[in-house]
Amino acid sequence: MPGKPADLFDPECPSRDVLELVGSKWSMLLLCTLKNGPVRTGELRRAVTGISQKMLTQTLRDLERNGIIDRIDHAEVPPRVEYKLTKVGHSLSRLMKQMEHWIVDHYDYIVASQGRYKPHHDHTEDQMSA
Amino acid sequence: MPGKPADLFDPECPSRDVLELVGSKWSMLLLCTLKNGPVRTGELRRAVTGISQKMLTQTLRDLERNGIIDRIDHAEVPPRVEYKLTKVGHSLSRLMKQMEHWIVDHYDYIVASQGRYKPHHDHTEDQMSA
DNA sequence: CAGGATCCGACCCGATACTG
DNA sequence: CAGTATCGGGTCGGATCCTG
Repeated sequence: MPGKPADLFDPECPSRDVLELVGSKWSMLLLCTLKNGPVRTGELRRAVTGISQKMLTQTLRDLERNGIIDRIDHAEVPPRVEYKLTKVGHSLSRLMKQMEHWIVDHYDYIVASQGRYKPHHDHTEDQMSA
Repeated sequence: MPGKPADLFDPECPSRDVLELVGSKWSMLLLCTLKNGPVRTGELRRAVTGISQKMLTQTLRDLERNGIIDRIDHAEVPPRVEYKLTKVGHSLSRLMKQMEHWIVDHYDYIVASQGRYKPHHDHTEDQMSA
C-alpha cells in the first residue's frame, strides 16, 4: 500500500529531500558517470574531478540509501568496490544526462545572457541622455 | 564566436555554476510553476510553499541573469511584476517537469528503499546465527 | 584502495526590519 | 506589493589523519 503521494509543493513532504538529493551537483555528475555500467570508487573520484573524498562517499551512500545505485563489494584484498545504477537509477541517470546536455547546449547563450544582464532597480527616467 | 565548450567534468569550467543553479531546489520549483505563462511575484511565493522572501528574489534574479526567465515590471502602483520563461527557459522547464514527475513516480520505491537500507561496514561473518 | 572520523571555515538561508 | 539590507545560526563541504 503506497503512502500518500509525493507533493514537491508541500514543504512538509519528504519528497523535498529527494529533490535536494537528485538536484545536487555531485549526484548529477556521479549518475552521469555511472551511465555505462559499474565503476570502481577510484575511477569515480578521478572522473568527477574536484570531488572530495568525503563528498564522494557521502553522496554514494545517499544514492544507495535511496535505491538509486547498488554497492558491490568484491570482498578482495586490496579492497575492490564497484557502484552501479539500479533499474530506477538508470531512468534517473537518463534525466541527468539530459540535464548535462541541456547545459552544454545552452552554455553559450547563458554566458551571453550574463554579459547582457543589467541590474534593474533603476527606475530613473533617462529620457534624454544626449 | 562561441567560447570553449562547456565541460561539467572540469572543475574550472564555469558551467558547474550553471549546474548548481538549475539543480537547486527553488529553481526547480519556480520553473515548474512558471510553466504555464507569466506569474506574479506573490503568486510564486504562495505556489512554492516554504520559500522565503529572500530566496525567492535571489533565485529569480539568478534565473533572470542567466537568461532563463524574463522580469516584466508593469510599472504600476501598487507594484505589479510578473515573471515568465524565456524561450530557452521553456526547454529547461520541461526538464524540470520531468524531474518532478520522476520523483513523484518513484517516491514510493525510494521510501521503501530507505526502509530496506542497512549500513554495511559490517564485514563480520554471521554464518551461524542459529 | 575504500572509507570512517574529526576539525573548522565559508556560505547558505531564514527572520526581521525597512523603503518606494 | 515587490524588493533591499542586515544579522546570525546552522549546515555544507574541504582538508587532514587514521584504519583494515
